[in-house]
Amino acid sequence: MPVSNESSLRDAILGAARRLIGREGYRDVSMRRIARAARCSVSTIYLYFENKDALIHALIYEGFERWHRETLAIVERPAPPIERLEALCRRYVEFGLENPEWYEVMYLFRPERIARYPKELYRRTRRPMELAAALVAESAPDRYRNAEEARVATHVAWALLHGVVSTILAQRLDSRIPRSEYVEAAIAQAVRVVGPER
Amino acid sequence: MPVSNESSLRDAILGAARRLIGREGYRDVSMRRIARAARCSVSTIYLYFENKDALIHALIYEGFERWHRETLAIVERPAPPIERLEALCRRYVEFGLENPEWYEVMYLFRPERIARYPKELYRRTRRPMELAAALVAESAPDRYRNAEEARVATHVAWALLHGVVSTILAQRLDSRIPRSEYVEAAIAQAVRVVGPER
Amino acid sequence: MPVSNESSLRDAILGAARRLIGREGYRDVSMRRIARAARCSVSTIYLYFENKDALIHALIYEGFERWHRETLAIVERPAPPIERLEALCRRYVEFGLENPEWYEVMYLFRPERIARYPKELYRRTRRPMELAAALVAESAPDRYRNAEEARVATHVAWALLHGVVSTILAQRLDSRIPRSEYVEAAIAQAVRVVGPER
Amino acid sequence: MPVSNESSLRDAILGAARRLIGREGYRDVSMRRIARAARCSVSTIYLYFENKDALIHALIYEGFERWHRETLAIVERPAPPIERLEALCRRYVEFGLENPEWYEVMYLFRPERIARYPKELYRRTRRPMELAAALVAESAPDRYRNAEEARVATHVAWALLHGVVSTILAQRLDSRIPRSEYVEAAIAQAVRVVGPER
DNA sequence: GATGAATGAGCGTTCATTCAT
DNA sequence: AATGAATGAACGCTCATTCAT
Repeated sequence: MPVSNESSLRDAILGAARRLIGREGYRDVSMRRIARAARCSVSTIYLYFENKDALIHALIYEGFERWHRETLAIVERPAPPIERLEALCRRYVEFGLENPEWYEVMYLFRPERIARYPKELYRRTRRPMELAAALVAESAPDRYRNAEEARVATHVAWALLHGVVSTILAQRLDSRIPRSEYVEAAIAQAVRVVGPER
Repeated sequence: MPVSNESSLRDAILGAARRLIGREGYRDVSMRRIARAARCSVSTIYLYFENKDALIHALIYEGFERWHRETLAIVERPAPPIERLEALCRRYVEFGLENPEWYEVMYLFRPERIARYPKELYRRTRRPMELAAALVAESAPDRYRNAEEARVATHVAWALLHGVVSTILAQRLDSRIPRSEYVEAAIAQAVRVVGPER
Repeated sequence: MPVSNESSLRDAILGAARRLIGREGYRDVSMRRIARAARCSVSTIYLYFENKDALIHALIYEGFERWHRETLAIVERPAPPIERLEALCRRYVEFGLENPEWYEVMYLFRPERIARYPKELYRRTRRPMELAAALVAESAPDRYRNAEEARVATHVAWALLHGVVSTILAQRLDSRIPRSEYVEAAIAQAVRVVGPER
Repeated sequence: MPVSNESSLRDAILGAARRLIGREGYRDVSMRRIARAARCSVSTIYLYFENKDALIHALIYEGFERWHRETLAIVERPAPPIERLEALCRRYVEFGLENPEWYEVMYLFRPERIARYPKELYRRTRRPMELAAALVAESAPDRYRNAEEARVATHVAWALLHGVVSTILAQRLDSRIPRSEYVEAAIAQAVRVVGPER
């Protein structure tokens, strides 16, 4: 038996859940529909996940693992901080637009409406932002007196990018605005928000 | 029967629905619970609204009417454009944080997931943004060569404010960041995004 | 509309539940089967009973109401206590054998295995025994020094009759023993257990 | 592999099943839980028992074997019949109260509700009662003209003891009655029911 | 001898909606 | 204008059982 297939069904379930939930949201996707999409029976899902909450927790976990790796790859690049900053912003938007399903489970649905996050998972969701804040502090050493200030600025810039991604994903962007123009303008502004004083 | 009461029940239903849905989301609120909160029977709701979708459409409609009126009041103030711009940004965040229920139905839940927006409703949701874009164009006449450019900038600034409001409402703001500091920084940056070049 | 039909569906549900549960036990009877037997939909049952537990509580309540009335009728007869005592014993066995479904829900299934009895219901289940104990005390005034002694004797006699009824209902009576002979012997002994010293 | 271990797993399963079923009833105990308690996999149970019914049949079989041995030990004691009679009654109640799990599967749950008893099993369940009836006949030779009469009396006495044990196990004994007083009174009466005329 | 993976059937319950009154 | 009664469909979840290994 090939090693790569050892948990293929688990992966199929996760994939089906991610696609469906990403497309239609947590509450509108039932275990039955996930099972149908994953081509297994409902009860089989329960072999791999304790319940529906555990399934979505696994999805969130996976999503943040992925984004964490991408963040790390950019932050550790041998390049000037300001360049890495812009690359991170651009990659964030790309990541969201390329993986709407991940983005949905990671950032768009309301965590307090399903069972409380396990603590460890909660910690994981914070890591990419910590990396970003550190990069911000590094890229504009004269601007921030301490970590707190850099953190606030980072979160404001993130709000901008998050607003952009969620607007596009929700198909709420004014149809007269070219998406790429919108995105590029947003990235430029995000960098300006956190970058060194001009 | 007094005229003033003619649609009181309709209003009670709308109010109950807004409060419940704003608090717990569309799918977690049942017609039963809305009826109980509005102190009427479930079937009575169907006298006023064709179905659950029509009910939420009415809520969205109302929300945008309200926000449109607020926008208008600020835009038409006798004050320098740049001041009105900042006031509008600040009011937007306030509106969202003070009326999480409206904000939820207006901007946070995914319209494509319930029955298609009626066209007329769709138009209404666009009006406040048009007013804002006009104000932006007015406040920085040298910066934008045409309406399109102003519109893009306006939408980027709006993305920032929307990102801030939705992050706070979803209780995702890093607990180490003081909310007011975050909000003020965001407003300042939003103004910077659209305002005249410094 | 006839008054007698006002809650006909509720009665049909109770009847179906009693018949099925009496025959097959609480856990083996599902809401679906009750609905099918009552010729209504599953959700209709929930219009009349909050949940499955509430349904069985209603059954138990009804059963004890019935038996209470029968007990009262015998206890209040104008006849010597000893005669009423024997009549009560005989009627108890008859009641159990004629109404196996009532008997099952009243005495045979394990209350601690479903949701806790409501207090008021619990009280009701005790009333017939109290009447019996009073009759015992009256029928053998010389034998019992106080209510406690009469109560113990009453419960022992009741254990005998209950053992007889439950043995027959469970179809565990040795097939070589004629049922009537067994029942009559049991009644005679039950009276002896509580009656005046011979 | 050591002989003594050959069926240790089978025994572990039986033991787990007895404990769980005795405590919570047949329908509330799943194969999963039995397997977990027996520290084996669910499918392993099916190596030793054809299905859940066969498992409970084995339990019943074991229970009656045990009780049969206890009965035999008392019946064969070198003592006057009347003493052995009382000892048997007392031991019956003790056995039930000390082994509620055995008692549950042996006498309290309804055999007709699961697959039909295998004939051989059915025969086994009758043996202890035959021994008791013989002892009754021996202890009161003047009272019974034939085996039939002794059998009826024995069954009536057994009904009393069974009523007592099942009442206590079902936690239905009136809380104002001291258990030991109740039990002793019941034993005395049971002996009186079958014993020699005084 | 022992198990992990898988499943169809069924559970108690809630839902949005309809309709006669 | 308002409602109570009713329902089919779906929900998340557990069950006893099978089977390839």
